[in-house]
Amino acid sequence: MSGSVRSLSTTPQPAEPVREVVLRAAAALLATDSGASLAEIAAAAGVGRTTVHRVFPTRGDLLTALALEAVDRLTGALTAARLDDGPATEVLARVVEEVLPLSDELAFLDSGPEVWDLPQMRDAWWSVTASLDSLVQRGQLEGDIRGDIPAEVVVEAFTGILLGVWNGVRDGRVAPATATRHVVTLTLAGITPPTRQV
Amino acid sequence: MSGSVRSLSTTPQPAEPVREVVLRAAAALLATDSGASLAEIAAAAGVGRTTVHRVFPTRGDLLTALALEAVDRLTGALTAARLDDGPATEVLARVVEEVLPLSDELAFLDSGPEVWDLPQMRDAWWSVTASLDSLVQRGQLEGDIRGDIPAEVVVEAFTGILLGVWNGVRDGRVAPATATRHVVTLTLAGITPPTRQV
DNA sequence: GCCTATTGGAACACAGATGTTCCATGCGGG
DNA sequence: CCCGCATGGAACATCTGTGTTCCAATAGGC
Repeated sequence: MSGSVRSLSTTPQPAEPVREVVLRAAAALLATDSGASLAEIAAAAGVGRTTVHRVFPTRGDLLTALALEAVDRLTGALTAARLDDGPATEVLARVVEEVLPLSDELAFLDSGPEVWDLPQMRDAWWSVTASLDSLVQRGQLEGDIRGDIPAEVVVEAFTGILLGVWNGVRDGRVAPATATRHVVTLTLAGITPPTRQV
Repeated sequence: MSGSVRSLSTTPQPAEPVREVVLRAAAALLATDSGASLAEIAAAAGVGRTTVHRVFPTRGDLLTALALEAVDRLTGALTAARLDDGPATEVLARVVEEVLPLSDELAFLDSGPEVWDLPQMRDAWWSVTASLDSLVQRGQLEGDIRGDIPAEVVVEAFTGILLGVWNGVRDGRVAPATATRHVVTLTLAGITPPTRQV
């Protein structure tokens, strides 16, 4: 499928289709089975195993690309949620809306241990965590979030609810349509200062 | 190390030490790397790979034993929490206290996909989920737990908080001593009916 | 002190996944 | 219509993990 404009176009390339197809298939498969073989991934992507090797020479290359993409989307979601814009509780609600749709990619992050050997991954993840931490801390200073629980704990609980409810969606125990609303409700109810409870 | 009393004792055996050592090492290793090899597990357990094969003929046998043990402990924890005894919110607090110490085993359950092929595992896990579901439902009927969120969602959020905070403990971001209290606080605050908030 | 049995190590066959090379095919543009 | 090129399949070497067998060492019971 095409590929001859390359020499004429100086743009960063309109994204090669094959690469994307493989990445999507790999994300879906690895989310449920972190040990999926390249043959399975290739089959799921509808391409030959040889082609996969052409795009990603080694398995590690694919995993790296996938991990970086996942972290990149996550970072993008946080940016889209405008962390510094408005009360922290409202921001958290936006974060849920932005992050929940990414759950396929994030599930992969959870299942792959070798991925975290990359220094860039450690850094990127630390950055994400730090962003959320300081968001919560801001909320605590401004009185929107209860201050009697460490910000890190609040963040962990928040992400835990996110992952937990998404698990429920995936297993069919939770309706997808209402997932976002419930996560927001439960989170906000849990972290609102006791004196402020409605 | 010993093993000759067998013919004299008719008791179900005082637990063979080797089996336990291997199980513990496997649980610890597989919790962080679900693809750990038998050689690594044997080394971590301080025994030879041959010995591991003597106790668990195949890798699957080890995984099965580990999974069944994990589910068994989990079931035991729920029993110890006395699900039918007292208000649902108080029960949930007890559940946290009983379950949090088991996190090493539960983490393994999360990381191994092949484990869930066993019908006994599906059944056991369904039983656990159902127990928690009906506990929450009881709490909703009795007015201790908000009824505007499906019980399954509440359960998922609850387990999510549990796993999330435990992740924080494992990574050193959360102090172990306070983890239980924070999980209980956050959970209860999140699920208390809005009209009843203190 | 001897005997027994359990252990750990070495060596082996086997299976599956990975990475590589080569070639036929088919689709595109010129 | 022909050419170029990306693709997919086949075949191959290799590596790692698994499961098995055999044997030497050793610790415990008698």
